[in-house]
Amino acid sequence: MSAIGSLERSGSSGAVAAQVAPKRRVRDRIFETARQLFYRHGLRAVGVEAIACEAGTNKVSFYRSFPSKDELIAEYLRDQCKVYWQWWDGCVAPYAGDPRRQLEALFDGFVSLTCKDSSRGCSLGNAVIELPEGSHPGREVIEQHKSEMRERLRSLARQIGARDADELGDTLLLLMEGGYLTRLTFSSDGPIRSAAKAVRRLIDSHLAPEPTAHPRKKRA
Amino acid sequence: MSAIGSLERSGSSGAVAAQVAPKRRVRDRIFETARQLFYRHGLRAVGVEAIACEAGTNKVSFYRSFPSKDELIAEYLRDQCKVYWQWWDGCVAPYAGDPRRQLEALFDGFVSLTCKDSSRGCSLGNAVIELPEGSHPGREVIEQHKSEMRERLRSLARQIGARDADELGDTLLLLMEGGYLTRLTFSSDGPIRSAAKAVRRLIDSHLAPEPTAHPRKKRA
DNA sequence: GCATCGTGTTACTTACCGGTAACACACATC
DNA sequence: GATGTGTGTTACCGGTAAGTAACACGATGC
Repeated sequence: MSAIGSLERSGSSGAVAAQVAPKRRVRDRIFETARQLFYRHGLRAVGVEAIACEAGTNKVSFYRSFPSKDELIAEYLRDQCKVYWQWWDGCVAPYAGDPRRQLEALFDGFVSLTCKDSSRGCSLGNAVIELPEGSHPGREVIEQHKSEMRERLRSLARQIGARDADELGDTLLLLMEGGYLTRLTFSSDGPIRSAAKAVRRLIDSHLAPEPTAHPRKKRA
Repeated sequence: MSAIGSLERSGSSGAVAAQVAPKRRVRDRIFETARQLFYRHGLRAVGVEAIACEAGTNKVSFYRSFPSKDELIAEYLRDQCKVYWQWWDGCVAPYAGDPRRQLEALFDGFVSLTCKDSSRGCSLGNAVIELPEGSHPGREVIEQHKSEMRERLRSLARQIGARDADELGDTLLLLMEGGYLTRLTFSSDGPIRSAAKAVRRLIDSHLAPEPTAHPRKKRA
């Protein structure tokens, strides 16, 4: 591994990015490169030398910008959170006041985003598998993020007036996480395609008049 | 799956396992140790030296039993499949002929197993995140396994008489994978607790007389 | 008695990894 | 022109990884 698709890749010396914008700093190039490589190949599979090299610089400059690889990872994860909530808010904003539409829009967006060829699931979710149990500075970022996802989904379920809002919210979280994970195994025609319909079913079920009562139709 | 809860664990040197059975071979000890370490810490985080040492032997004996670490990983994954289907069949067997009860039992078993302290989710699902894209011999094991999970769930959904069996099966797969993945972030009171109820809801929804029609109750 | 098999031991190679030291150079600003 | 800042370069450290060579030893079986 670490072959790595080579993005623009310059020869060796810097003096490449100067084109138009205010001369992208090394730090920014490194971070941007790290984001791509981490997402595509995983945290442990990508070394700092590979990142620096791919960013058109070297390891020394890397360590002038970041105290350690672990800290870069933590910062990467924090950045991913930010991006994630921007996406979330963008899905939800057009339907303010209609939590059901918000949930549906969220999952529609989720499906179409996660089915894209470039998707490799959820960076935060993937990271938790690669990070050693306790210590790593990235762990708490992940845990905090997933807790917030859970809380937001539960909150939307509450706003909808679901009979058991926490259960509905948690079920939706399961659906979402399952979608992310299966994206790595199945190609774009994976089970995630069913997520959008499932959400609607689940909401209906939680809104229906009686509590999932007797329609137990004993299979013919 | 794979109990993993640290079995006997000996001091350091071999000469331990001889107790009663026909003198457990080095290969078996290595494999057993690898199973535990891989599951607990991940594939990349565990080196062959660590495995050999923990098994009370050394790297040389390791390479006399296994051609390479990658091959060991592939074999580990194959073994995990076997264990998994044994567990699955054990859940389902008591309710032969009643696919709905089978699905419910499966998910009840899934929840209680995955909530155990020793659980670190699905070894196959975790592995897919750690394995480089194409080449690794373990990849096809994982893909084949996940495809079979999907197929079995769809089949059960079909037997139930679900209106859209493929959709139901896929949704259940999402739920399951989501449960495995969230297990790594949340402790035992995570969203997976909702999986058992969600299954029943989804089945009801797929069995209900009309297609999720009008009960659209616009949140009062 | 001899060969083979399974295993242990020590030592090694090659490669990579995260991280650092020391030095050089170009440019921008005062 | 001096100074400082940002950057590149070369070389290195200590650690660990996967994988191998050569040798030793005890048990088993012919």
